[in-house]
Amino acid sequence: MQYKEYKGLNYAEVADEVLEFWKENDVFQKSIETREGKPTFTFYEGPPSANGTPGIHHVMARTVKDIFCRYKTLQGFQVKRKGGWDTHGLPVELQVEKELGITKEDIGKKISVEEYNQRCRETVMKFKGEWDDLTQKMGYWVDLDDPYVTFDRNYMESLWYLLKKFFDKGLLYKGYTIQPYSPAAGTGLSSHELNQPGTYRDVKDTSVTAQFRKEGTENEFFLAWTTTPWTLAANSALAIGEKIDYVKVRTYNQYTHEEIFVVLAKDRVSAYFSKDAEGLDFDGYKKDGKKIPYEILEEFKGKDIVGQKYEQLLPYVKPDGPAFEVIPGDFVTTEDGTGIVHVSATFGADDQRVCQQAGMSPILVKDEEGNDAPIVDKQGRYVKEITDFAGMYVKNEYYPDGEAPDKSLDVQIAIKLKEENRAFKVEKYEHSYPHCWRTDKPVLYYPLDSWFIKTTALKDRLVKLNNTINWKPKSTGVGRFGNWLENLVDWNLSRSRYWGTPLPIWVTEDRAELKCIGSIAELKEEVAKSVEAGFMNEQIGDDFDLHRPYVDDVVLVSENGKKMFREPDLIDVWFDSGAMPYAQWHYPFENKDIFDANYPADFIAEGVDQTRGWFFTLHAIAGLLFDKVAFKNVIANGLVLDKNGNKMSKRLGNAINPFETLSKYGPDATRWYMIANANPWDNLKFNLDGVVEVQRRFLGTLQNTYSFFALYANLDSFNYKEGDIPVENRTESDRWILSKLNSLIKAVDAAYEDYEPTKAARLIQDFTIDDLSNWYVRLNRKRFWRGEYNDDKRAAYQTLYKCLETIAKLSSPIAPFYMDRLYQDLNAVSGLDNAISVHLTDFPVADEAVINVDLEERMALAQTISSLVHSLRKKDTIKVRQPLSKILLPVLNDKFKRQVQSVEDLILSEVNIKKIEFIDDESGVLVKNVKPNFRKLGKEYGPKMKEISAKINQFKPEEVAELEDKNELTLALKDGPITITLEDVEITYQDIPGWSVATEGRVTVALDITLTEDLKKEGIARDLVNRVQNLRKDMGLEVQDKIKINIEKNTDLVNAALEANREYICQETQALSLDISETVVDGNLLEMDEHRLKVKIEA
RNA sequence: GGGCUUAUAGCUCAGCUGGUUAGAGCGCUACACUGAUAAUGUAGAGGUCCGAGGUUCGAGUCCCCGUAAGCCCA
Repeated sequence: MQYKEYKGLNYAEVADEVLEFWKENDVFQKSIETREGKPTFTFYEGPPSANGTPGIHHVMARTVKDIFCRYKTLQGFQVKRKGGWDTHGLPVELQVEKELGITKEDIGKKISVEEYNQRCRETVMKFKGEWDDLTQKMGYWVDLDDPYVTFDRNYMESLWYLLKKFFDKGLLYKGYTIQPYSPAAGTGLSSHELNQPGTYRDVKDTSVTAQFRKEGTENEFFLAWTTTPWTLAANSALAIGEKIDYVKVRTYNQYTHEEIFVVLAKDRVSAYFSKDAEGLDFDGYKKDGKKIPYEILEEFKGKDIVGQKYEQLLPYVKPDGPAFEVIPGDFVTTEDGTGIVHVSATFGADDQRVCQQAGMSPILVKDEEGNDAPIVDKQGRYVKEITDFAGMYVKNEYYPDGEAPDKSLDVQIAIKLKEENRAFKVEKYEHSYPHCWRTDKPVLYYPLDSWFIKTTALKDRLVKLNNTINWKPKSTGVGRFGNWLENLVDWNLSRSRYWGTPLPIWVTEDRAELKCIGSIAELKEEVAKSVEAGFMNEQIGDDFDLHRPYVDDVVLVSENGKKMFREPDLIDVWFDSGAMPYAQWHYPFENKDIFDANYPADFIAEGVDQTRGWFFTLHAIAGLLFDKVAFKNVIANGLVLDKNGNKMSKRLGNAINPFETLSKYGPDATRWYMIANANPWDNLKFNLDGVVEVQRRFLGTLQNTYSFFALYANLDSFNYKEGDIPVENRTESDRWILSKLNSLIKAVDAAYEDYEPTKAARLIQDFTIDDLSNWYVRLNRKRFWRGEYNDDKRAAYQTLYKCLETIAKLSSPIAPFYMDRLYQDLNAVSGLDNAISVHLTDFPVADEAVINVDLEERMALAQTISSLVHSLRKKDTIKVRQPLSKILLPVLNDKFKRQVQSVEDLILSEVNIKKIEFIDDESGVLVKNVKPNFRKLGKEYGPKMKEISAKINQFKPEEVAELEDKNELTLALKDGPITITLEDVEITYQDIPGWSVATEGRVTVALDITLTEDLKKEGIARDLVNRVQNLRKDMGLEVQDKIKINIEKNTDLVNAALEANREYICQETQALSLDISETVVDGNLLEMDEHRLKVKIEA
């Protein structure tokens, strides 16, 4: 049997063929089945949404996922990968609305909820085919036959189970969140609606800079500015920026002319006070509001005043808890206002958040049902508790036509504050403000009911659990995610939509009784009771759909016999995906054993944009309900940008089509490029040139090396059936490359283990290109094609085979198709492994006994020395084919000499030199260079380094000699003498006078360029061999074909050269004879430097 | 506005705990090699290590403040 030989390999075709092979032989399934009973490695697939087409960034994300699943499989773990689809949510709804040409308004009117949801169900899998296609073509192994689907009834039942668990733990509650709200339309607005063009308009509002009196002072105030004075009655706190500088200013109120002390940001002083008035005589102030004197008394940071208390500005409604403190707010700026922000927990989203974090209470009243309510009702009017202004609309626009008062509420409040010495400044202010697209009237930020998961209750636990997760990169875990947890707010689950998982909570009309349903069985039980109570006509069916509108029709009966209706909300789709560890197995209703064995995940990977999405919801549900992490290792990968670093977008036309890329360059080069080029967590500037380079440089070199191996191994029928030649019996270079190979195995294994795929890929390609191809193969070429099939040849084949096979195995997680082909091509002949695919083998284990650091060191020396000689030859323009007699090598120490000697032959043949002459001190010709060892001396002498370094650099040869002799030398420094030893300096040989030398690091080489007659002759012989080889090739001869050479008589030198090297020439060119004739007819004229030879070759 | 990331040769990236000539590949230029040959080798040119401060005997590396780009959040 022969190794397969290729003429030009098309990597994309290889991938297609290998894919076919995988399918025919169920390789993926086998990779899981053959690990039955082995320890499991659990991977969770973050579900993509199939209502859009996949992009090149999905290839990136999925390559990362695939690599570690394959790697762990090779390591012997059983790695199940259940695929999944994210199917609910707004994007699906919007797409359907676009297709149907309707808006949310039309649902329930032009189209029933039932029909609408049916359309969503159909649309959501629209591009499933393309996704499946991509999955296969890129070689992403994931179980597509039995994926989890978030709209599936079983999946949703598990969600209900989890929600009920939250409910039972008291972690699911109804609260409010601040959302854009249109009182005129009586409805909340989505951010989508707010982003409509024309929504934001410039309006002039009455703005007030109010004075909040510091507790315990007579006339010291915090200044805070607002464009919505009506919210001042709901003030809960004042927010400052902790890093912002603030000042305390003495001045007068411009309306009451009373002396006051005010606090505001330093940067805002100039906006409130005119520079001319600074330092004016206070006593001379005329109380006319003009030229009000002021002086800055104190300056401090925002964080210094956090926690200070002040008096309520408009004390109509008392808070039910702590309030009226200075708190930190991350949104505070000094762009406008005073740098102190009035915060109302009921009328601002930021406000609510910082109040919650700082424990400040909202200003609330009780509505008719006794529930908490804000001080503005749903129509936009002040409630009766605001006695002075009860019933007034907070915006004049809300009044019916012609009924609006002259003085708006904002103005009236401003007047009141002025009178009470609480207004520092009142003015009209023009700014951009959102308006309702339906009513054209201003939007309010208003608290609306929502259901929450009380994530804050277990914040500390979530933080602790997070610290046990291995994040790649670490900064995303401690920074982006860690900070997010530190500033956690409760998770708002409510969505007012149609296509999603309904909240399984039923409530009586007086809201006195609540029921949370945790399973379909439970729902049936409750429905049975309801049927009995006469609220429902019949039991729900066995195939009851948990979606709207069906669940909305279910009316339950409370303990007290009252009707219960479902809360109309759907839950956040992020809950869907965060619940996948449980719901994908329909836990706890089925598959408890599978769930237990696969929880938590060992590994997940997704884009860094999922940090607060999927990563968080997984973590929150696991932490809150199960007190566990949901995943132990996580890679948060970056974005895929275009080659200029811009975001890819279909609109700009710079998006890369993944299918085109895969079919043109093949998945292996694409995947390898993505992984090798940048760490997954850095953004990738995707450049197709880079893919081409990978193809050529890495895959090409590897394939070349294989072809080289296959060519000769086939000629010698090498099939690795003869048993390994012991490593110690192999040549120095064999043992070297094997040592490197085993070091590589260790390093690559460690890189994968540490979730560093980029490191692994770079290690492999460096080894392949530099060590294996450019050094080992190049130096050992002749061993493969010259002479008979003996032990030395066999050793060479075995060595190269092992290298290729190991590269295939190590690389297979990253480049699964090509590496499988390479592996199969090798293994098909040798049968060393009992496996049909590389993905069914075991990950290589390094043989420590073969790793030889000293050997690796000395080969590095050989490479350095060869490189130096090459550069010298180049300098003197002496080509490598011309042999030279010797090089001189100054000996640094015994170890150096020993190491060079053991690789002497390699160097000599590589650079075509006859011998190496070692020279040492004794010769007296060497010029030494002394350099201080900064690292060592610096640790000891620190500040004296400059002086020491100067002294050492000025050493005379006698001083160096003394140091080398006695191993110590005293330096006289300003502060007294110090003693240094040989270890404190680095001595190198810099020059050999009279020779052409080259130096790299500590190695110096001199080249003897004298050409003797014998050397010249040998050079001619080598040139001839070279030309003859070319002729052979031109004639189309095979490597093993024999020839006869006939050369026309030439100059004495050439003739002598041929005679002297006859044997060598014949051996190299596979010539049976070499004749020198008086004349040669039909010969080729060969030009070799100044020589011209007429040569005829016959097969 | 906040958090996080990135910034080193024309391009893509290395540069470990600070140690004195800042590296590699691609590209470019020149030369060499020629039974791996649509390969390969050697050399050269090419760097205010984003900017400004600071710590230190010594900073690409540590600290602070900025700038630019990206992401998430507001």
